[in-house]
Amino acid sequence: MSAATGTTGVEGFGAPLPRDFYLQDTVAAARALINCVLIYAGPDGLTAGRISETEAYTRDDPACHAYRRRTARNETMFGPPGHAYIYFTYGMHHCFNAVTAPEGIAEAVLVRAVEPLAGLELMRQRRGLSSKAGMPGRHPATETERARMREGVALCGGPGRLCQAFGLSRAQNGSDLTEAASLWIAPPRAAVGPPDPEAVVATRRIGISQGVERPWRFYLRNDPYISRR
DNA sequence: ATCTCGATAGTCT
DNA sequence: GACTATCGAGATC
Repeated sequence: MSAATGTTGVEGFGAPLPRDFYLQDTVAAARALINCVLIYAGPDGLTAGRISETEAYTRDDPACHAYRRRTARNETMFGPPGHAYIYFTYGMHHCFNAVTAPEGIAEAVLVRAVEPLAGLELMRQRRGLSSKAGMPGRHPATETERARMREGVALCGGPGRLCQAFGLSRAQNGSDLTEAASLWIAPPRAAVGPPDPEAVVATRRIGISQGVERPWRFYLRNDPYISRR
């Protein structure tokens, strides 16, 4: 067991979701990934977070990178399901996706935000944010909790932010998410459970100019850990 | 709270 | 040459 080292193994976050999870309908997968846990045990430490915001991209969707044709950039979307599609955009940001649909069919779920669960100090370093050491218990519990939420959003509230906080880049593009080797997605923790379908909000996707009418962005009502209201 | 804009480089027309 | 599944800063209300 290497639980104490924090570099390998399941670490109490659960075994990876099976390959079949990624073979369900991509829009359904985007909903089902809410509350699941993203874990990356990288060379300099482990970070983990509860997936709080997702978007679906399908083959017949003009906003999908693979809508036009297969290229070097979108190649992993055409590969087997359950792998990471990580791309570089805007000259400075990375975005993390989970590939869905059978091999040859290019669909994926973009993870837009997570609630930080582990490795927060590492996330602060990578994001260039200070830890604000002090913060004595003088504040009301509600105020402390609000500060925790604000920091969580600053660390991982947005696709570019979460990739920076987790240390993800094109180096991890194509990683198999169904192996607990280093980058994987586990089911929701027992104390949290899968998302209540009634509580899942569906809105327009962010930052696209085509296919804007498809309500394929998902998050939980009242969840503070999202990229935008 | 909401807006506008600049940074910065890979990808595609 | 244009566009981009973004972010952060600064202006403005």
